Amino acid sequence: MVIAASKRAPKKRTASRALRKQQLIKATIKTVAKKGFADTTLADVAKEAGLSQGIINLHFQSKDRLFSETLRSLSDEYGQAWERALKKAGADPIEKLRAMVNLDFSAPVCERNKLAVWFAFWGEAKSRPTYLKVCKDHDAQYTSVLEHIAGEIIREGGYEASEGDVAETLSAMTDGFWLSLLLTPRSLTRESAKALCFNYLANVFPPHFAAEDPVASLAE
Amino acid sequence: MVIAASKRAPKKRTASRALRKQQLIKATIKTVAKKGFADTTLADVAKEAGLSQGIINLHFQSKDRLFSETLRSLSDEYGQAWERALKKAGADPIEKLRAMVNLDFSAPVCERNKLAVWFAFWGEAKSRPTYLKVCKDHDAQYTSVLEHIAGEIIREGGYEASEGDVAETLSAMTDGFWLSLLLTPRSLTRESAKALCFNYLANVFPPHFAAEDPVASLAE
Amino acid sequence: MVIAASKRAPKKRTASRALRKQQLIKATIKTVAKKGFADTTLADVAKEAGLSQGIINLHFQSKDRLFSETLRSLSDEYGQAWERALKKAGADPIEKLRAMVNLDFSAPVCERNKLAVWFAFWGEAKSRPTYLKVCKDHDAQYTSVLEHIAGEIIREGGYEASEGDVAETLSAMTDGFWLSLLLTPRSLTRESAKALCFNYLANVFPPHFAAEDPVASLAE
Amino acid sequence: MVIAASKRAPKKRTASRALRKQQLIKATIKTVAKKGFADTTLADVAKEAGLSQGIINLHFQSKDRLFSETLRSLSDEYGQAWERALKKAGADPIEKLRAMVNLDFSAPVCERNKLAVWFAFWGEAKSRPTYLKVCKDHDAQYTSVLEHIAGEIIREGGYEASEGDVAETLSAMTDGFWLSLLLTPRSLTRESAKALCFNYLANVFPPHFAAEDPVASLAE
DNA sequence: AATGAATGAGGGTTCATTCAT
DNA sequence: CATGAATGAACCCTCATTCAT
Repeated sequence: MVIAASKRAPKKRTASRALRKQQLIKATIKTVAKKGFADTTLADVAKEAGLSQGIINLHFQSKDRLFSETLRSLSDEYGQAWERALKKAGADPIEKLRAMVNLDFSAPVCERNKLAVWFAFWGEAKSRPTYLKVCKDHDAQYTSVLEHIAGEIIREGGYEASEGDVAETLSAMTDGFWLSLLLTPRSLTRESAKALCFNYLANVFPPHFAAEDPVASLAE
Repeated sequence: MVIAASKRAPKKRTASRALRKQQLIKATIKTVAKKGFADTTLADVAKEAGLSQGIINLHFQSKDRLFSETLRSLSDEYGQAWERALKKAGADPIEKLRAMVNLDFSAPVCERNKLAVWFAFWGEAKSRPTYLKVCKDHDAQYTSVLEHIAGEIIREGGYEASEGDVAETLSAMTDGFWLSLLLTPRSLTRESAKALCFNYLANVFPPHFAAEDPVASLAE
Repeated sequence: MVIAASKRAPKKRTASRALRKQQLIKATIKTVAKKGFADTTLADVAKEAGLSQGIINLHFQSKDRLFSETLRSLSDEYGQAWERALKKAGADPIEKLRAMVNLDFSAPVCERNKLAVWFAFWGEAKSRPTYLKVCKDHDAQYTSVLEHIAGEIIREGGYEASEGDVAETLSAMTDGFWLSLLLTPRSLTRESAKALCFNYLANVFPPHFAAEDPVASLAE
Repeated sequence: MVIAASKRAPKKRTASRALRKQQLIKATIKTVAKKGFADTTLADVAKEAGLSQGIINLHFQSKDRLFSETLRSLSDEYGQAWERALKKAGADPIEKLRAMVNLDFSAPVCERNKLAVWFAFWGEAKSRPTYLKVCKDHDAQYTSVLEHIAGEIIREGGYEASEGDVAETLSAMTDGFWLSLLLTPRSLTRESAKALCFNYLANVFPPHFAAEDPVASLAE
């Protein structure tokens, strides 16, 4: 019994640096979503993480660095998600495109907290070169993947559309729907946003996307 | 006499008050665009306006009020612009829709400073009910106008599309292109964004929007 | 009566900038003397001055600047004092030298608070180029004045001593006595320190300084 | 047996403790000389010593204690040096005085780092009783030694000077020259400072110190 | 109406100290 | 004995807000 008492709460003071950072980034996302970018203090984040005041400067040196790394983490996470999705989709470009849209309106990606943070960063990007660069890089990569897939479909299907146009348009629609999901989540669901994307694609690539495969949709 | 004297020119006073506020709102937009939402101080704004420290609290009582009124001013200005555009477009719904798209990618609306401020507000909206309300109202009004016009086209042309879907989709595309214009202004021009919108509309309402009327484009 | 009440404490919120700065520098000297360099906080200084926290950054931008300007003020004040003393002493180099020594051990110069601050700055000078420069400049000026006077005496009296040596030695003695006055004020008085300086000078310039003129001493 | 094992080599442990402390004191001197008193952090010192963060509190309990022991170490080291010097000088008081001056301007004593630390402590002494005590004790001991030697010379040579005055004056000169060596090392060398001290002594004790013995100077 | 000096609460950051390992 | 992650108090500094002028 006494021994048991001495075993209480080891309170792991040592967590691998990477783990701590991840924990803090998660707390940052939650806090920024809740209080907004401008009103997020380091104390808020630390509290959210259940850790002490000084912890953030210990691991990130500065608030700005915490935010930068949070943005990059968000970008990385998303990039990895689409790589996984594409791998799973196989070789068929139609399936790949479908997978991308499905991913973009899947629950983890459309989580309102994350959308809020994306928009928070976009709102600050113009005046913060560091954020801007990450956003640009992320966007460029995303659009180029989309363009590549669209190109395959166009060549295989003998379409006349421009692959760049399709990628650009679909990408814009996605961002725009995200804004709606953020601001007026009640007037638009992930499912209907997704359906509107497929509608667009059905117009561009007529025989395909005519109707979303309900099975794929459920499997997301 | 004395009373009369003290009553003299109250209108002028009021008018000058309104002008001062407008001047400060303009300075706010410029400053937020330059420094971002989180880094904008009242001192920055006052300096940008060439006025003194305390001026903003004198006219707006608080920083929050300044921002709220700035957002509303942005929203009003845009609302008035589309009313003017619609009036000019006449009764033809096709022309009205064209006018809306033209407006959305006209130079004054796409001014990068203004886009930056819109996104700054969107980024903060989730956590600030005041901003959220204005954004929602604005969006609802915009979408309803679009929906109304789309409805007219659908009924007149006997299309099968849903007016709500068209409005929602076009609105999302516009917001998405604005994001591109903000973040990567070099990879997308207002003109090409507009063309992609018309492409979309040409697909939805086949005989129309096939090619943008270059004259209208120049007249913007 | 009521009127009188309304007249209470005008609490001059506006003091000329220069005056405020001087007031804060005075408070800095007092605080550094009391708490030491390392333990002096801006809050301490502001409190000592009876003003608010932010006042120092308002007038000096940073703590470092406050300290730099305090040092320079100390140096300037001393420089002006010796100019006054020299003017008063007239043309006779003997009288001038006597005046310098008298000044160096006069009450205002030897005020223990000021000595403490001088040594505080000297203690930090090696690692702070800004302080070092001021200290060096001050010292160079002082020594050059001393050297000039010694030169006059030597030439007029046909002495063999080197004017540089005398200046250097007297200057060192002064600094050394100041240290004693700071650390062990009970074991050495200003008067005895002064007497030892005159003893030294009496040895170097035999007929003069044999005995300090008590009148001059009292007149300080 | 078990007890014996736990008792093994207690001396070695103690010795290593003392060595660690010495190592840390050395690092403290170096760091204070480089960064100044106010800007020296325990992390700096630990880093300079090539050891870990917590090491100092382990050995010195607190920062203040580290500094106190550093000061005392400095004082002790110097005290031992002059005892060695006096022993070497033999019985002749002239030689002893010469040895003291030689020591005071010898390379190890005038090492600029050490001077910086002395002045750093003097700068803080007024507001830190602990430091003040050490400084006072040190000074009292030094002056009393000097006084004793001066007394011997005076009695043996039949001089009229006061032994206290000589000790006080020489001591002040030394401190003053140290300040010059610290602040303007280029305008004064150890050698010339020493020469000026001997000049002073030559005036006070005429037949002696007339010219510094170049051999003694080289032998320092 | 306008100014700008002054306030003081609150934020980011530092750092002496603790403690599990 | 030694490490270094973690703590949390305290600091410098910023800035929205007030107010005498």
